[in-house]
Amino acid sequence: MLDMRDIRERQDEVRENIRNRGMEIDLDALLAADEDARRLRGELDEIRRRRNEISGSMKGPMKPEERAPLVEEGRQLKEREAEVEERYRAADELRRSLQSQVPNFTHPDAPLGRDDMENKELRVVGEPPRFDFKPLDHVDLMERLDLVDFEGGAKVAGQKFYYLKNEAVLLELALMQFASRILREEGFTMFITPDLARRDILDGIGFNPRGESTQIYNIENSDLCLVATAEITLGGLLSGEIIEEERLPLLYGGISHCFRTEAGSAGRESRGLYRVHQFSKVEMFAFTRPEDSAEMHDRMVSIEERIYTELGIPYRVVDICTGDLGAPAYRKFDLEAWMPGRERWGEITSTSNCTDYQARRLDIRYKEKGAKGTRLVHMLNGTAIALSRAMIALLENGQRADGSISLPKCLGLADIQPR
RNA sequence: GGAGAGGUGGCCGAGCUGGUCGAAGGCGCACGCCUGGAAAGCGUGUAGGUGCCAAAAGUGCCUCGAGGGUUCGAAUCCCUCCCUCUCCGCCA
Repeated sequence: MLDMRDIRERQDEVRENIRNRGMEIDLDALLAADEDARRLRGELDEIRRRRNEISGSMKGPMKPEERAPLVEEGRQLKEREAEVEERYRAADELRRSLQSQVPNFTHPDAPLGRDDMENKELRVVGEPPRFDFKPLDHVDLMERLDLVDFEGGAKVAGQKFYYLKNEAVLLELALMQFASRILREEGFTMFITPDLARRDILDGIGFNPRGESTQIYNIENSDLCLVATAEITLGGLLSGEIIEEERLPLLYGGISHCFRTEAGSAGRESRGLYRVHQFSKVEMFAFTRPEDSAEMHDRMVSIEERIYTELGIPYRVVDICTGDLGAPAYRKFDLEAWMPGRERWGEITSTSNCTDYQARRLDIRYKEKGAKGTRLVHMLNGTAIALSRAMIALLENGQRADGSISLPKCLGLADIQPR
């Protein structure tokens, strides 16, 4: 969420930003609600001030005839307060719901564009392999090698669920282990996080747990949701806290399952593991001082590049354009791996600098040594490894004519042999 | 799941027979004195949010887990919920 004062004072900028992101938000309604809320808040404060004044003046013993009118006035004020407060709350709630729709500001260097077609390729690393045979896609590979059971997944849990089998299980575990080891080397504190989280944490991170286009599974009869990423549980971990400046930056790595309803994306990229309802992921998260977040963002990209370089997967780095940025992201870089089965690049990581957008709602601040007050931290998240997508890239790039699949040495696994 | 105890400022911890409490004391932190320098010691200061004000000063409002209630007045009394701890039960 943006600061309401910024929205008021940088209106033109906010409007332009909303336009650049291809969003439609009724900013005038927000500003009107803000006016109302502020005016009513002033009234409310004045009523309360008088109430406090009255009760303060009645602390000592008093003659009954002096006391009675004060008690009476206090009583009346209480009623007026309740009435004004109700109106204030309504205005405040409206303001808040509109305010939370306003996207973060955007980094000036982020490319202008409507959708993912206009993302900007920054560099390509590694070479897509040349096969002297027709490469298979991961679905054919995995079924041939008995590494996956999509039909079983569909029977038990529905479309877009799957069972990993045999070497794929070891591969998933090895990849998690590998990514975790690298994150430890890079100074991250590692977590295996809850796979569920409270709705208000999801809200704070910027996920919309409700509504028709939600990506989020809700748990009935509770205020819990299945997490869509450990970004939610890692970012939420420090909600409401004030951090000592010298502890920053805080680097957290988290392993979780990720659950996504994928509402509205039926049919698109639907084959195999590319878009599924559940997958495992190792996630990076950072809390930094505002002046350090840009550098941290670059560092997180470089960690991702290290991971995919060591895995020997050809990839490119993409600078996400304004229209393709999520609302909380100030800037976002994706890594896209070469996927021979699709004969194109496919997103395998995504790392966002969300500046103070999430911190404001989650109320995560830090205290500067010797300075008065607190400041909001900057929060960044990035994929270390999303297991389903990484598996696609590994299997498709590693396939050989004899039907075997070569795996990178760093995983410590034997190549997968044909049945 | 059952019984009990508890959730207070950056941290620890008093207050909880309603008003003098945004809150003792300590730690930490900042500044100063002391010192050749440091430690110790001494002194002073130190919660957050938000509004008014150009800003500072000042001042209003809110916040003692969350929400509601009683009252002129609630950290303190009542109710609901959440969380933590101890014991018991159950279980991997």
